[in-house]
Parts: sequence; structure tokens; C-alpha cells
Amino acid sequence: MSDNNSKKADIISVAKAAKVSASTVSRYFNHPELLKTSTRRRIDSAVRKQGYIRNRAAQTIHGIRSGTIGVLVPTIDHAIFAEVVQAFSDAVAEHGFTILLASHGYNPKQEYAVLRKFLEHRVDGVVLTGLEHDAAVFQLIESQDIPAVLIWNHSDSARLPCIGADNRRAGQLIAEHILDLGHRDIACMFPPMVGNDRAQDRRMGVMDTLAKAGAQVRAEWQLETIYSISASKRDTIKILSNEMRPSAIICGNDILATGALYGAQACVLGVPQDVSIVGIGDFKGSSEIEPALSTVRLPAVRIGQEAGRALAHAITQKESSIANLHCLPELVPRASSAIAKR
Amino acid sequence: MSDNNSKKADIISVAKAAKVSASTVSRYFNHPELLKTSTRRRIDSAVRKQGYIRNRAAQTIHGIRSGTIGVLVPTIDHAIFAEVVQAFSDAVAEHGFTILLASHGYNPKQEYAVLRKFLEHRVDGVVLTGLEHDAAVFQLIESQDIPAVLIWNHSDSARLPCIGADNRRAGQLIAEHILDLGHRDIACMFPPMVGNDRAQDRRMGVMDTLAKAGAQVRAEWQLETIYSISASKRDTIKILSNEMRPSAIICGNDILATGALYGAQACVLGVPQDVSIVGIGDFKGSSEIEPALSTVRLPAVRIGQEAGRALAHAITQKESSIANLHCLPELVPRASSAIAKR
DNA sequence: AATAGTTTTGCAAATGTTTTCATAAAATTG
DNA sequence: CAATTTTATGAAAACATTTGCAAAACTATT
Repeated sequence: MSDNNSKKADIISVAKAAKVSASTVSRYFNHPELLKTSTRRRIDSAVRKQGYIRNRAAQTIHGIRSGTIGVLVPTIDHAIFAEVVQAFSDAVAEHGFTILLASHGYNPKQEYAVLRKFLEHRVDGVVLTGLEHDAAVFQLIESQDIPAVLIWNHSDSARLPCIGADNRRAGQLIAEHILDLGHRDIACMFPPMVGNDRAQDRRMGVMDTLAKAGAQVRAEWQLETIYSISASKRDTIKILSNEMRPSAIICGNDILATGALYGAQACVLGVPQDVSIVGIGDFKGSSEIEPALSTVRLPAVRIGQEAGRALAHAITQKESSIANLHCLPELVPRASSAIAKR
Repeated sequence: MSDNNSKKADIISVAKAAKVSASTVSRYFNHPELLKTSTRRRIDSAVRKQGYIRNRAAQTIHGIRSGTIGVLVPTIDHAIFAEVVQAFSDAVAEHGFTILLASHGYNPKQEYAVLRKFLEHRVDGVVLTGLEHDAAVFQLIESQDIPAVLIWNHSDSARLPCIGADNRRAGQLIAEHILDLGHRDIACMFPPMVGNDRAQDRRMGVMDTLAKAGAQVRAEWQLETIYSISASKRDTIKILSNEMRPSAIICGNDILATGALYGAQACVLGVPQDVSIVGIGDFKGSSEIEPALSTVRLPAVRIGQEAGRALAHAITQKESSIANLHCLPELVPRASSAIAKR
């Protein structure tokens, strides 16, 4: 089908084969309606015969959009980010964009380096995860004034447009839920906070709400547990094996909560009869686990979609800027939490 | 820090500021050892002052590598692909590559379109998932002769280099495990097969092994269930609620197996006393679930790493071609399977 | 101080496109 | 059928770089 004997097909070789000028071939792709049907057909066949593929790099140096958007997440390898990325990717693909994806593993230095790389590739826009970033990161984005959006978290005072859920509010919701059920002996398990404003916000939401209700959390019941089912299971077993144990465990996300659930089962404690366990996130599978997990829904897919739509729009309609969007977190009470026994 | 008053910094504006020619600035980046220390310093400060960022698009049209690799997976939004992508991304990032990521949702037409887009961006290499692809996809890759590698599955007769696990063998391993435990009343649950050679291979491995042992699977116990915990839970409940029920369920992957586990629990059946349930994949969390899931480990991280390493090598060392690599699947017997009751 | 050798730099061509402007060809009008 | 308008095409400049070659600026040697 494609003729590969001539080194590599460029617009000029196609033009020669079709007996037209390079400009005409360019027009064939960019403004086909300007061509005579017969020329169009001739070029069409030449393109096909040579297996010509347009060179976006060559277009890009004319200030034409590169058609790429840089997406920077802490890690791809978490159900929740995968979900956001998928939704985002699908949303922008509809407008012809492809995503450049990278992760920084919660390392702010890395983030700056990756962002620079994105800019070298002349991405048309960038997506960062979370509200807080190195000053250099913000400066770079502002100095290049490239459309950018912060996803996942939300705050009215963010330095760049943000589309996400108020994680503080999410923490508040789940803490209120546990308080409403009458719990006062409460443990909290959160992932490491450094470079993770989402986790910080959730924790603050939980802690403030509990404190306000006079349900201070004892120091030994404040766990910092890395994002992993096995670590969370281990730590939960430790805390539940003591004589004195909490009647509820609030986890910073559903992965930790899942591990906590397994930990309770391993201790032969009933959930929710003996201990209530709740998470934040409403990950895939959280509703199917036995017992179904009480949690707060953070609309990952919606965030990804909206961010994609907004960014694609901001890029294609040069004038428009991106508006903040708050995707409301929502309490989803299920079977893993129940009224506290006296 | 960066001076943004002049429209946008290019190599020429930097050259002017540093009082050298554009060529010298180019050399500053590409062959700094050729420059006098004093010029280097002058350029350095000009670059910094102007906030200049190199334009990879302009480099790329000189036949210089774009520094991107196109990665095409069925969906990003599965734990297992996310894991591979993460490992791959990290591996190639070490060599300075960034990934262009896209998904095709098991649609072969999409796959071709995305591949073309990748090529328009002049990616330095591509990664496809699975062994089977549209003829047009293979043709395109061959005609452009761009380094490519097929990941996830493995077969000696693959049309392009492949790095992955033999999924047929994985199916065989788990079927043998179940047979060894004495089960003969066996149900099988697999995801839809269309455009998914991994699932096809696994299923074939399972079915052939069972058939050879004389343990045919009754038609009503052969389930096709979409990749989702809730669907799998539902279907499992259906099958386990009948008078006549299987003593073991072999699932095509760990997500389905997780759902099956929940389904059994919902039916108040003990796993593994009343029914054994096994998966394939050894996803994150499969070892922590209660009861821990018996499965076959497919080394996702290793596959991603090796593929990344191999592809980066093939791209940078022009001559070298990629060798097939078989990452062995490995039976991981855990608590969810036990000897069949007579 | 003149010569030869080496290091550092600049000029200009090349890369693969798009786009403006000009011209040729075709269609419309009187 | 000539004049005018419209449509289709080509030539050349522009885009942001890299690179081969040659010139200029040093260093070392006598």
C-alpha cells in the first residue's frame, strides 16, 4: 500500500508526485475546500501511495498548536488518578488533543523539571494536581502564560484556576457522619502529608470537626500510614489489638479504609458492630466490598471531564479564561459504619 | 526572575542579549564543551533573564529525536495498566523521554487513528498492548520503521517484538491448581473477548487444561462478565444461588475474582470451605483481601520496566533491535482456594 | 615577532511546514 | 467576445532551530 522506497515522504515529495506545489498540498490538509476536486483527488492518491504523515513539529514552529496537553499527577498508579486521567484524556481527545503524561511521585523538584519539559514540547496547556506548588512552578506558568488548571482539590483562593472537590469539606462530612453516629473514641489514619495538599485538607477537615465537637483524637490513635492496603491493614491490626481500642476509624482515603476493613476482619472484629470504618474517595469497588464502605464521594470522572472540557475550550477559544469549578463532595453512608455502642 | 516584556524568548533574542550568534547559543545547549567559559556564563545569564525555553519542535524537524514515546493501552483506568504505564514511564524518563498516552477502549479502529496521531507527533517509539492488531496498524509501524514493542502478552510468533507474560500459560497454571485441589465442578468467568487477546489466551489456557483433565465446564457455568467488581459480584450471586453450584470459580482476572469473593460472602458461603475462588493477575491488594486471593502473578511492573528499558535502548542506540522477553507467570496459591469436598 | 596550530565563533544553508501575495485560469457578465 | 469577477495555484518568506564550513581569535613555538 505505502511506498517506502523513497527515504521519507514529506510535503514536497507528495507535491512532486501529485504535480502540484507544496503549498497546494498544505492546503489539501488545512483548507481542502479551496482545492479543485480533481487536484484533491490527485493529492489524495499521492499521499496514500507515499504513506505520507504530516509533521506536527513543523507545524508547531509556525505557532500552530502542538495538539498536546501536559498532565502531571503525583502517580499514575493509583486508581483515583488513573480515573481522572482517563476522563481527562477522553474529554480532550474529542478536540484532537493528545496528552503528555508524567508523574512526580510527590517530589516538588521533579514537578518543576517535568513542567519545563512539557514547555519544551510546547504543550498547549497543562494540568497539575493539587493547589500547592513550588513558587517556581507558578512563575513558570505565568511567565509563559499558558492555559493551566489545577485539578482534584478546590479553593477559592487558589493561584490558578482549579477544578476539583473541597477536600477540607470532604473531611468535615465524614467526621460529622461519625460524630452523628455517637462515636467519641475515634482513630484517624492518613497518608503522609508532605507535598500532598489534598490529604492535608482532608485531615484538617476531620480534625477541626472532631475538635469542635470535643472529641479530641488521642495521639497514639493518629496514624500516618503510607498509601497501601497492606500497610493500612498492619497498622489497623496494631491499633485494634490493644485492650483499649477506638470505636471508629476514619481513614484519609478508601484504600486505607479497605486495608483497615481487612485488618478488622483479621482481628475477628465485626464491622460495623465492633468498630466502624470509613474512608474518603468512593473508589471503584468501595460499594461492593463486604461490608460496603461508608465514604465521601469525590467525583473523579466529573473532575477529569470538566477539566478537559475547560482546558480544551480555553486553548481553542483564545480569549476565554478558565473558571473555578467546585465539584461537591457528597457523603455516601453505607454498611461499614453504625451507631456507637455505649 | 524571568523577563517577560519582550514577546517570547527565542534563540535569537537570547543571542542578542548575550552578544553572540544564534549558533553559539545552540551550541551552549548541545555542545557546551565547545564554548569558552566566559561566553557560556554570558549566555547562561541571558537565558535565565529571558526565561528562554528550548523549542523541541524546532529541533525535531532537524531529524533530532522528539523525546516522546507513544503509549497505547486499552484503558488507563485499570489498576493493572496503570501499573505498567507507571513503570514504563519511569523507566524511559530516566533517559529523558516523556510519554504520549492514549487509550482505545478495545476499539481497533481507534487504535489505528491514535497511532497515526502519535506518528504525526514524530514519537521516537511506540508501545501497544497485546499481540493482535489491525493489519493496517502493523503496516503503518513497519512502513515508518519506528521502534515498537508489544507489551503484556507474549508469544514467540508475534509480529513485532513483545515483552510480556504468556497469558495462555497463566490460564493453564491456575486451572492446574484448581484441578490439583480435586475440583471437577468448575465455573469460569471471563471478560468480553473481542479485541482482547490476553483474555482470549487465558481462557484458552484454562479451558484446554480442564478439558484435557476431563473436567468440561457446563455451558451455564461459562460466564462472560464485564471488567467490574459489581458485575462480577452480581453474576456470582446468580450462579451460587442455584441448587446445583460449582465447587470452584476460575476468574479471568483479579478484579472479577474480587467481585466473586464478595458475591460468595453475600450468599453466606465460606471461601474456601464452600467454594474456591481464584483469579489471574495478582493485582495490588489481592494478597490483603480476606481471604487472600489465590492467583497467578503477572509481573506488571517488570514488564513496564523492561519494555521501557528496551525501547529507550533501541531508540538511542540506533542499531540495536528489541528482543522478545518472556516474563514468567507464577502461581501464587493463597487462602481463597482449598481441597474440594467430596 | 612571525609562524603554525588550536580553539572559539559566526555565516549561511537546511529542516518541513504555513501563509501572504501575486498570478494564472476559469467563470460570469454585458 | 471582451471585460470583469471569482477561483485555484504557485513562489517566496517566515518559523526556531542545527550544523558544516570558514574566518577570527587566541596559544604555543621558534
